[in-house]
Amino acid sequence: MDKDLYIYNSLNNEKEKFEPINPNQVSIYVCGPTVYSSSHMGHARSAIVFDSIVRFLKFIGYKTRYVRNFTDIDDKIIQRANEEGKTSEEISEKYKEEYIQDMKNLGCATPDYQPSVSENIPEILNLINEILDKGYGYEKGGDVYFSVKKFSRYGELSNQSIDAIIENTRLELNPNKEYDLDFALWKKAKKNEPYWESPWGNGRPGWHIECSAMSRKYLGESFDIHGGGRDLIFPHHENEIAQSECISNQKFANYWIHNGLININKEKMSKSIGNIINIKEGLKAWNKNIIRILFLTHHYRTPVDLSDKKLEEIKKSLLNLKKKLKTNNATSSNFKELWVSAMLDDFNTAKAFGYYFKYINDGKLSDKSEIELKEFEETMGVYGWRDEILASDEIEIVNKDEIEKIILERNKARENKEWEKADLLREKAEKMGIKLVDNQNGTTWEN
RNA sequence: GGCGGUGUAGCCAAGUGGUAAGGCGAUGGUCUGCAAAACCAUUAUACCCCGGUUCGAAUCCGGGCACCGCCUCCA
Repeated sequence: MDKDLYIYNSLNNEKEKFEPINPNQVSIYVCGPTVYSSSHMGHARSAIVFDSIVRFLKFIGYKTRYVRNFTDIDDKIIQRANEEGKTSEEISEKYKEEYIQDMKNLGCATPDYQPSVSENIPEILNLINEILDKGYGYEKGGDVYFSVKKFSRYGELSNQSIDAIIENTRLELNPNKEYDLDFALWKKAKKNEPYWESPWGNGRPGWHIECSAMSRKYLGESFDIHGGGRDLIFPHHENEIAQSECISNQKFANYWIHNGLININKEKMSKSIGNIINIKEGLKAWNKNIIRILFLTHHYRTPVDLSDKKLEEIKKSLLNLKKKLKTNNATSSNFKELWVSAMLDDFNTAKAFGYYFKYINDGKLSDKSEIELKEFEETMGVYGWRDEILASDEIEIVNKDEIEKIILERNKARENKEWEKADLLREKAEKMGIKLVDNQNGTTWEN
């Protein structure tokens, strides 16, 4: 690596030079889904963003240790299980598998570790015990809470004072809490809820503690990059920091990367609006590379508006590129240098893709510029788009004989300058989903 | 109200001090019976508004305006 990587760090809202704890290795933890329903395009974006980041880190020579968790114990899972008359485990397993399949279908590389909360209960209990030992938490009525006031840096990530938070937060009324901002490390099991045994009675982990426990297990008490959607900044990531740093007295994560969220037709994607698009639905309508490229042609921190119009535009631009790649003869350029420098500047995939389009359009890249194309496409995870881009909507096989007949008939009409008849025949073919194209070598067709 | 973000051509979107990447669309031309495709060319004297700093600002500072997100579960 002869150049430096800069990353916008949400901790201080500044772009910083990236210096990993170990010179040649990067440890990265990304918050994965709570598996209580099918994953949606927001999950897709996050996964694609961090997939390209990890790919690039590898590309510039780092070894990476990439962890993405499953939150498979949670109130919403329990609720869903009750609604469907199933066990929580059945629900979480189902959606975990779905998620793994969705990620594969999106072309995202599998993280090195994908731990689940349910598989890390001992680690979580240990951590809660340590927090209690150090005096940062308390048990009350079978629940265990984190004492926010004891952690002086609380609010560092979201850049708010405790007073400001308390003033502005819609607080859950809970008589067990000593202070309204305190949050649960362990929740006592209610009747018919799944539970694990603990020193404080039967219960389950609170939301937040799992990420502290699992990141510590797989990456240590201090690691390089922590990622997730920007909606997780408060309270989730704030609470993770408190839980972890009160024990370790070290910086939990050195760099925080938060990806922007998704809008659907300029409206926030949300349950209440009812405009959630699942990954499966998205992939049914659009080739994975079109989806990836839509996300990667936006900077990872800005919101992305998802619409058929946008995806259609990306598709068209790719089809144009594809044609140009075939006819160009270029073999070398400074393309690599440019896109690498774009990526070194806070993973600017949008800029990198700008060069990609420009260079192909200018005839400086072709199918023959294999190394440069391959390196770029593999880093973006879009390798193979040239072959796949049309696969998503190929029309059923048409009757070739019929078409040949139409072409012959039409060409005869054209020879006789019977233009009206010729146009009618072209329209007829169009109705069959076939486009007739006259070129120097005669008439060809495509669907 | 607190915190954060955004405002760049018809639409989308890069650009964090040196004179506006890229995509889609549009327009003109070549080609064509006409189209389509392809190819060539054109497409923001200008970056929400007003001030300021600077030789120089979309970029920095101050003040507005507008929109959005988080603050409740969320990627």
